[in-house]
Amino acid sequence: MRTEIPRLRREAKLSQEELAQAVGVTRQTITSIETGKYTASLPLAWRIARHFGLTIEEVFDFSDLEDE
Amino acid sequence: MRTEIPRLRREAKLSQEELAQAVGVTRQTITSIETGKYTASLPLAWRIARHFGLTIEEVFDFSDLEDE
DNA sequence: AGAATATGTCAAGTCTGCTTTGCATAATTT
DNA sequence: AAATTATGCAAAGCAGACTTGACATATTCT
Repeated sequence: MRTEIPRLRREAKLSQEELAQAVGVTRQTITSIETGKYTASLPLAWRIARHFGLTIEEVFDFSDLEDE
Repeated sequence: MRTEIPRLRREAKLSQEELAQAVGVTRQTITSIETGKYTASLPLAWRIARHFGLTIEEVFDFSDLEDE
């Protein structure tokens, strides 16, 4: 799933490590989410969005689920 | 995690079975989420919110994650 | 009351989110 | 150029999301 996390991190000048600590996960978890290896859980998605002062929908791209 | 799903379902006169089919999971999954047995995944949370025309934040209650 | 529909629950299994450790390469700093 | 910091990737393991199947009780319909 595509996300705005890399852009938001760059704009805030945060490393993966710093964001990871801020939201309570490991750096590898952030890497995996950014590279699309897997999708964040709901609580983690919320913590990340909140860390940037945004809603989940503003950070994560759900367009690949649009139909079905 | 608390959710507005039971209320939304009642207002829309939908059974757990009907909502489950609409969002592509089993009835037990809806039951488990409503009774707090576990938390929905991010994609499922989005499909449920979308089914009611709402945002994820309007359907799921994140107040138990407020700090940390 | 009896039948049908709706909800809760339990067990076992699969799959995915996340961790830990560790290594390789890229980018930045000194 | 050398050292430090940042990112990507891989394997093994644990926990949680979700499935299937089956049963029990509750609620609604006739």
